[in-house]
Amino acid sequence: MGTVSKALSLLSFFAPDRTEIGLSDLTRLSGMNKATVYRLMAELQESGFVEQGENDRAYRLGPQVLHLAALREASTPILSVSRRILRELSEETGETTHVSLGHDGWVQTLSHAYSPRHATKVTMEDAQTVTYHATSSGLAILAYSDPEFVDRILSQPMTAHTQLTLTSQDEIRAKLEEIRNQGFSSTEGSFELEVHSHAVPVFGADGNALGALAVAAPSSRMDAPQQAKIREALCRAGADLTHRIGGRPPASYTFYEGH
Amino acid sequence: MGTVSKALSLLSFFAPDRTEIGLSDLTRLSGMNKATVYRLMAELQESGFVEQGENDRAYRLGPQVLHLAALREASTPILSVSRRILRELSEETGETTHVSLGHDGWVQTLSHAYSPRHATKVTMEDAQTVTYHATSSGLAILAYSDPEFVDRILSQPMTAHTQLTLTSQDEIRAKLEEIRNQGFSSTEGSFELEVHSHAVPVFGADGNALGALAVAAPSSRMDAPQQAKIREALCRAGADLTHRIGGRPPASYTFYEGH
DNA sequence: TCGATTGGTTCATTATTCGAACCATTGGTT
DNA sequence: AACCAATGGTTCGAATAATGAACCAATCGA
Repeated sequence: MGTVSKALSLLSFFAPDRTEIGLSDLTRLSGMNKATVYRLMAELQESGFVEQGENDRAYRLGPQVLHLAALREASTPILSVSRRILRELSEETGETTHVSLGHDGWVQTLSHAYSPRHATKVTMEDAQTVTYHATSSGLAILAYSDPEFVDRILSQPMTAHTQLTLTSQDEIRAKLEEIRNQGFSSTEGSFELEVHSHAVPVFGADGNALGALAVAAPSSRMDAPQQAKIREALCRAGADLTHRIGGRPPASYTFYEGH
Repeated sequence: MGTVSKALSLLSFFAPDRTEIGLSDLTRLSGMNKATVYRLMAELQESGFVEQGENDRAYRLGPQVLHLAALREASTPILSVSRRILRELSEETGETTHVSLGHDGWVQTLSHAYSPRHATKVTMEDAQTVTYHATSSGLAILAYSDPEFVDRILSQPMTAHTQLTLTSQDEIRAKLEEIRNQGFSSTEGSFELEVHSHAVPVFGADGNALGALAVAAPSSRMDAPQQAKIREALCRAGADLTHRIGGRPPASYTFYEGH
């Protein structure tokens, strides 16, 4: 494994519930020698990717990650554009809405909005990482990704989050075909029991899905009229989001409305 | 120079007006051998920091930078918290407001808000990089930073952006002392002629300034009552922002109001 | 058709990284 | 107060990874 990859892999140990990590903890988590970890972190620190407190010498993510994120937003402003779209979609449907980003091997919840309409709602946190196969968003992304990428994702072991999670390749591929036919994904109890989610892909400039826009609700509220409403609202919002971040759907995707 | 630092330095060539860079351009910009650039970018790509289009093989920043930024926000939510504070401060003062982040060697405009009150306004873009010595925000950060950090910043060559830019160490150190005495910085025409800016530091958990909150306006509108209003509003907003991102000012900083 | 430029590749040589062993400090326990 | 475990940090001979000159195929403009 290259030196750069080793260094960057150290950054992947940071998590929403682990925003500070000491040298010895990183050594344990990574399995690398402590001197190696120290040197790699020193270079990351010099480059602004991590920083240390003065007294508490634990490592934290540094300002450079915000700078690069802002630069990424300059070209694909998914974070800033999705904020309002999530809020409006949440108000319109009365449910939790969120935008996810596809990574190599996992899906990231990027941003979300809650509706105050119901006290019971699906909650989530940004920067959370979830699997492709078990989530509505992940499946929506896969359905409109490169076949090689899909192969790579589906060749990894697929864990069952609930007893309703699809884990066999055949089942998942059939599900992807269903999504391609109807333009959105719908899962119930796949990632979490009693939660019904719908998602549509969000496309980049190259016509591949780079993320997904989703509505998640307790299954008990999801009657047929409400589902139809969510699907229609999602297709409109997905078109809007893709369009405004400078993306465009592939010719085969004809489900967006209003664009 | 370590291999990790070399790889990460390639990322610093991305800019708001250069969100895509080809292999040969990166080779020219960096001065490294093309094979080296290729391999380093391949590792950055494997780690999700950059990606390439399918047809257009130019490199762009990848999804991992958004993920890390979201993780950084989990511990120091300066981006999300500042959004509303910027908007309210902008409405209250009628001028452009912005939050900046201090990096090693430069200052980044992180987020901004415009007021619709006047047609003539100071404009800016996120992810823009500016200097410490020539900006109100930069000077506000320096005034509340480690002496060693200040020494390092002031030992670099200091360019004059306008004929009003302070460039001598003595002048700048005197300015920093003035800021420490009054709790905010005020510059006129230093970075751009006809622009008057005020800024207060934003502190991290360790009592050092990690950023600044600023109001920028055309000098022609800055009469004494308006300046007093801006200063008072900035101190209040700066206290609010520092407090809500989990920071705390050093004992010597007594200018925040409301906290 | 040709030349310039692009993105990408190879392998002998060179430079960097590695990690076992070590150190100083800190904090908890007895 | 003494001891031990754990922390962050350091060293240098050995091992490994990175380097870059030279090359290739494709593309595009003249």
